Amino acid sequence: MDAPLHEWNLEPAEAIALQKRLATRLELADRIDEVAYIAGVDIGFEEAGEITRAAVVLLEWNEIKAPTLEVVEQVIHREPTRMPYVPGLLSFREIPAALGAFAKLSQTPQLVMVDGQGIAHPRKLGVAAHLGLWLDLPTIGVAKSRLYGRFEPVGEQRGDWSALTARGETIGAVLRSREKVKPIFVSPGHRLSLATSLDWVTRCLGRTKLPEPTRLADRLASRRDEKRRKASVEPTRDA
DNA sequence: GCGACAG
DNA sequence: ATCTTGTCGC
Repeated sequence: MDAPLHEWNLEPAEAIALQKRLATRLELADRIDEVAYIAGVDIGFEEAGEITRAAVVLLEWNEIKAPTLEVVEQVIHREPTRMPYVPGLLSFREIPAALGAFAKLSQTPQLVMVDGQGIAHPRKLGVAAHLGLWLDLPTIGVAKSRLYGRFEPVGEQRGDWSALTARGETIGAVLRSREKVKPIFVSPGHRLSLATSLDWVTRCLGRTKLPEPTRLADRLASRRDEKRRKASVEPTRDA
């Protein structure tokens, strides 16, 4: 599951060339198995950015008796940070750690939701698309802000969305996942169409802005989570 | 040449 | 992303 170093420690120009090559291998038509497990992935940083912390949350999908999502596994993987953040090259900074976390998972999900862009990227290879190719699994990019593409204002109702376009084609959707809250950016990563991607994100939506897989992974990857779990076991003076 | 710019 | 407390609003 480990990736050869030469695949990640690249100079910007080389990374860009690789992205263009990999993008041609993306599948944007649905090729997905029956979904039993959905994974959420996100990356956080510790020690002033010296350590990269990848988090993966595995949820069980239940179509029957009211769509339910239950957390069945959570894994965290830490390793030294290898690249700085460069807009457009995010995957080279985050994927190595994400793969380390996936290696610790005891079950393989049929669908993966990633915090970041899918094909809504200058070279169609956002972190979700890149990870999808590496895992050979269907992936969806769920970003909190825009990286690439143009769009018209989104409706105010939950579920409303507008196309994210670039170079004359639709590369994603700006979705109002919750009323009165800034919309999220959904784009296919690998092995999925935009329609199916939107479908799954919508189905995984709770009462919050982010879909459950990404929301939980986001929480687990953040340092806020340390304080969170610590507070639950630390003695409280008013207890 | 001047901005924009996931996390 | 991360540094950080209280606070305004549904």
